Amino acid sequence: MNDSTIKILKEILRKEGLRYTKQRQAVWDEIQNSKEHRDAEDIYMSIRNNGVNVSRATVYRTIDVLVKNRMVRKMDVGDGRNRYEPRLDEAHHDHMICVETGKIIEFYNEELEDLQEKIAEENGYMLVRHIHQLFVKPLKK
Amino acid sequence: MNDSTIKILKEILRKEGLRYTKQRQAVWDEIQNSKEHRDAEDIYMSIRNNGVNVSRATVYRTIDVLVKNRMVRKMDVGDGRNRYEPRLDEAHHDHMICVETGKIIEFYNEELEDLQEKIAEENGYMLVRHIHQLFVKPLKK
DNA sequence: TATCCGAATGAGACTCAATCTCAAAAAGGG
DNA sequence: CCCTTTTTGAGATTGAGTCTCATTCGGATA
Repeated sequence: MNDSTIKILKEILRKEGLRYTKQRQAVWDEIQNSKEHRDAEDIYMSIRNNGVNVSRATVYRTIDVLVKNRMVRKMDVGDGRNRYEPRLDEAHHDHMICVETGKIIEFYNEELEDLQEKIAEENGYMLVRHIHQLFVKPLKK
Repeated sequence: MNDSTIKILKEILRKEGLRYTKQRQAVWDEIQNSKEHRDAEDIYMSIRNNGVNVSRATVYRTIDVLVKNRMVRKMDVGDGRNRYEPRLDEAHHDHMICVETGKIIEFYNEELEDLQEKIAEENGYMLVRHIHQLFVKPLKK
């Protein structure tokens, strides 16, 4: 869709020794064009509805490449289906999930980030990545 | 196994309107007697190896009751199999998972706990529970 | 402690996200 | 355009977890 992100995708595929295909482009476009937290089936169906022929296998395979190269974030919301969101140029954030409405709210807190690194170091480790989800419900007024 | 935990289990079953059975006792014993983070298949096999006849369905059903009543904690380590650990008398803690060895280290940090509640509140929510896992690797010496 | 009825169990069928298979199609360097 | 290698896709497979339902069992009652 957007020239600069096409270049980024091609660059990553080249780095990985993979070929540039319309299916891979379509998967990246689909994830990149919606800022939502979508599951694989949803991404798969949208691509097909846009007239691009693709299989579930290819969607999953491509997502793996994108996740590995930090273009997409994979998140486990605990219902058995992983969700994906684009992370291009995006600052890191964690998620808050409302147990009543299912709404996903993004948040970022510097203090929290620092604290996690500190905790890992205190235990003799280096932080690689983290999963942090807050399950919440609306405050009663 | 241990008289006081048998009483606790009976109490919970009564509260839930459920009957006390040797299978339910066996599942609770199995989880409670090992402080490790085990998956359902592992728990199921151990019970059978101890000579108690039980089905997978019963193991899963019983774990659900125990989780609901906070006797067991269910944790998603991201590999598709949930892990379970006893939480009797135990203070809350989170987990650090070494990406090189797979080792699971427990940690607890008061500041972190407070911060999470604060973040939820700032967004108009109340914290119900959270998932927090740090994926780490050993610090180079 | 024998009876009885609703709850619990177990074997295996089923679900569903995700992965695998492999023949056919496409990429892309020469 | 050719040729080799990679990629794709349709459908089969996997595997954790759930569901079904006939049979068994718990436990309240008398």
